[in-house]
Amino acid sequence: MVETEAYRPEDPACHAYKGPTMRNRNIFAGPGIAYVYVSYGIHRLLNVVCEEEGIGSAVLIRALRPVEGVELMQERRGRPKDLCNGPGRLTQALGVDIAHDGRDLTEGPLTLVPGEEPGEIVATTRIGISRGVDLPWRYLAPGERDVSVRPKTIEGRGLRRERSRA
DNA sequence: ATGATGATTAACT
DNA sequence: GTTAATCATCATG
Repeated sequence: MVETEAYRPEDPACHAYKGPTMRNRNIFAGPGIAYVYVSYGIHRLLNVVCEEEGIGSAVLIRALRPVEGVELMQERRGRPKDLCNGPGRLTQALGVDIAHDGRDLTEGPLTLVPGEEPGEIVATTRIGISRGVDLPWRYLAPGERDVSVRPKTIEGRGLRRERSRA
């Protein structure tokens, strides 16, 4: 997992901000539960609920580094690259859809497990929202290739650009 | 490389 | 009727 965003109850960009509705009910469902919703009519976005039941707060999974099952991801995505570098892309690659909304992510076919020890993590403002724009609640691993949108500059050093072609 | 455009669902006003 | 936690595609420099 190389990029996430946090959404908190008092945060105007959070779907839970105005209280529970039919669409967002599972963001209140308690820690470890998935909140999945349709964005722009096309994409499904996967969140992990973090606070206790009744509190609407979650982490949006924005990008992953594919480790296993790359062939299947390519098949689902219909292209060889850009498999998990974006919140809509990764759900397509993983086969996540609305049926996963409200599911328990601590067990079953879609389970969160500990991965590598995290390296450097950088916080920036969040992407694609119109409110709560200044909150620095997007977290990414700046060295990772599979991040969706790379910040122009990184704290303390200039942009380090990786060569893409041979 | 960057910028514009439109797709398409569901919930909300 | 409007909006939306996005992305693929097409245009242009």
